[in-house]
This record gives sequence, C-alpha cells and structure tokens, in this order.
Amino acid sequence: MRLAIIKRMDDWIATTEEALRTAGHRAGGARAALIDELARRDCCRSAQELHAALRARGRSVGVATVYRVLDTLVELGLVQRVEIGDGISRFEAAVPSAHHHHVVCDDCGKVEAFTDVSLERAISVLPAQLGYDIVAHEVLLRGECGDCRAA
Amino acid sequence: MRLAIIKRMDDWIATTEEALRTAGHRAGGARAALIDELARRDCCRSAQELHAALRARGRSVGVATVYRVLDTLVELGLVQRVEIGDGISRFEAAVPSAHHHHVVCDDCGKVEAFTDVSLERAISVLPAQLGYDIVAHEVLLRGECGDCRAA
DNA sequence: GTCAGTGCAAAGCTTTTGCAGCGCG
DNA sequence: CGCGCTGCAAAAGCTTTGCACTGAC
Repeated sequence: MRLAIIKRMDDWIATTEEALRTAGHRAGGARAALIDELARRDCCRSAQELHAALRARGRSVGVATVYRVLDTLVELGLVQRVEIGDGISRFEAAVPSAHHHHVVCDDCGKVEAFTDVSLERAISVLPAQLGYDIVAHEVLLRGECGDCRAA
Repeated sequence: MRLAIIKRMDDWIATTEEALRTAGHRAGGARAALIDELARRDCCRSAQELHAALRARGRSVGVATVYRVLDTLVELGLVQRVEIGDGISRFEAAVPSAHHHHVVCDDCGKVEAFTDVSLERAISVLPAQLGYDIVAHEVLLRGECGDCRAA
C-alpha cells in the first residue's frame, strides 16, 4: 500500500507540472520544491506550515512565493483549499483517487480524513439541481473525537 | 411565508437569549443588537458586515464586541460559522428548521443556500462510523453559477 | 457593590502587493 | 534576451487582546 501511495503522488506531481506547462507557466525551483512538499503530505497543511517545512528541509522559499504558487495550483484545480474554521487556509494535493473530507475535533483540534460513498453520491446529483457547474466540493464535520470523549 | 420566517426568527432570538442566561451570561445592549441583526439576515454575513450594518442602523457596537459575541454564540451552537474560502469567517443564526448549505460562484462570488434531504441523510450516519460526537456539519460547493455560465 | 459586558486602541496573524533581480525557454 | 518566477520587505486586512469604564444583577 505504501508503494501505491508513492506511485500515486508521483503521478500527481507529473500531472501538476504538465498542467502548469500547458497553462503557459514556466518551470521554477521554488515551485517544484513546494509541489514536492505537497506530495509528501497526506493531509491538509497551512501555507505557514508548508513554508516552515521547506525551510527545515533546507530549501528556503519566500512566503510570498508559497502563497502565489498555492493560488495558482488551486485555480487550476490541482490543489484543494480546506478551511476548518480557524481562519487559516490549508492546502492539499487534489488527487481524485484519494478524494476525501475532514472531521475536526473541537476539543483537541485534531483533523482526520474520511470518505463515504453515499455522501459522494448525494453530492453528485446537486449540480444539476442547482444549475451550477460544480468544480469542487467540501464537507466539514465538527464535534468531539473518541479520545476527548473518553477523557 | 413571510410571517412564518418572522415567527421563526423571533423564536431564535428568544431561544438564544434564554441559552445565554442559562449559561450564566448577563444581558447587554450591544449583544442584543447583534442578535437582532443576525435574526434579520437570511444568510451568512462577515463580522465586518454585521458591524457596519449595526453602525448604519445607528446602534454602534465595537468591533471587538462583535467578534466576542459571535464567538460566544458559536460556542453555544446558536450561530453557525461559515467559511466560503476567501479567508473571511461568516456567521448566521443556527435555526434547525432552516438548516442549509452553501454554493459559491467562483466567477462572481455569489453565495446561495440550498438544502437536500439525501445529503442530510448521508451525513447523519457518519458520526457512528467515525466515532465522533458530531455537533455541526457544513457542505460547501464551488463552481460557476448559471448567470456566469451564460455570459 | 461586584463582576460581566463593552468600546477603543494597539497588537498579532495570515495573506497580499511592490519591486528589483535571477533564470527558464 | 524577454518575461515570468522569486525573495524580501512593506502593507493590508481580519481578528484578538489589554485596559479602563459602564451597567446588569
């Protein structure tokens, strides 16, 4: 399974760089480093966290560049922006086969991912009903996790 | 129908003030004004918008108070915080009978509300599966609205 | 009379913008 | 060799905090 994930993220990196090229963007070291960083993360991270992670890895990138690159990737649908309600935007690679949603614990702040087929099915019929051309959707649950409830 | 809405919001105001009293909070003019303002709005508004609306109505309230009151109401589950992806928190009265979700147009920024029974049903089974005690949930769709698509 | 509620101003954070210089194509 | 990508620093919001004062109970 670990191999499958690695393969999946390599594909995402390739797809992403291809899409950027097609959209008329030039290659750049800072952007490549950020894309690589995004591919290493399993779940959403804030711009500041990504910036710090790159710095820790010895590949310092300007904060402005982190925001600019994330903006571009979100616009192209290659990265998903996630807001869990604390006023900070988080970002994660938009890998169709790894599509998921998030549940936040109000007590400890933990964020976990989950998937549900019925939920996706219910969402899939909404665009037609609303008359919108939906390109992304996000479901957020908040409550108390099992650990906090036990404590 | 208009009457039903007014009745519903009056109920929400009463429920809210009662809940605050029970939670040990004292009454206050600024808070009452903000609660009234929230009851007048049909959909989510930012703290700044609420602050400006109160000012426009001649009932000036400090910005800090707006944020503090909203925080309290969200914690008590009387107000729902909504994040549509622009980094600004929006707030709306949490009226169970008016429960809904939001769809945002990436082009014109328009925000619309919608409800869907199948969606709610799919969400209702998630808490048991996740082991969380879910107290709130939020669904956000983004895409292009009919008007923008036609243009 | 006590202490929560409130307003103002200052501070804190995340995010954006301006600008000069490097480097891809 | 032009123009986009980057970094740094400054600016721009949104939101929070500190503090003194008012007003509810």
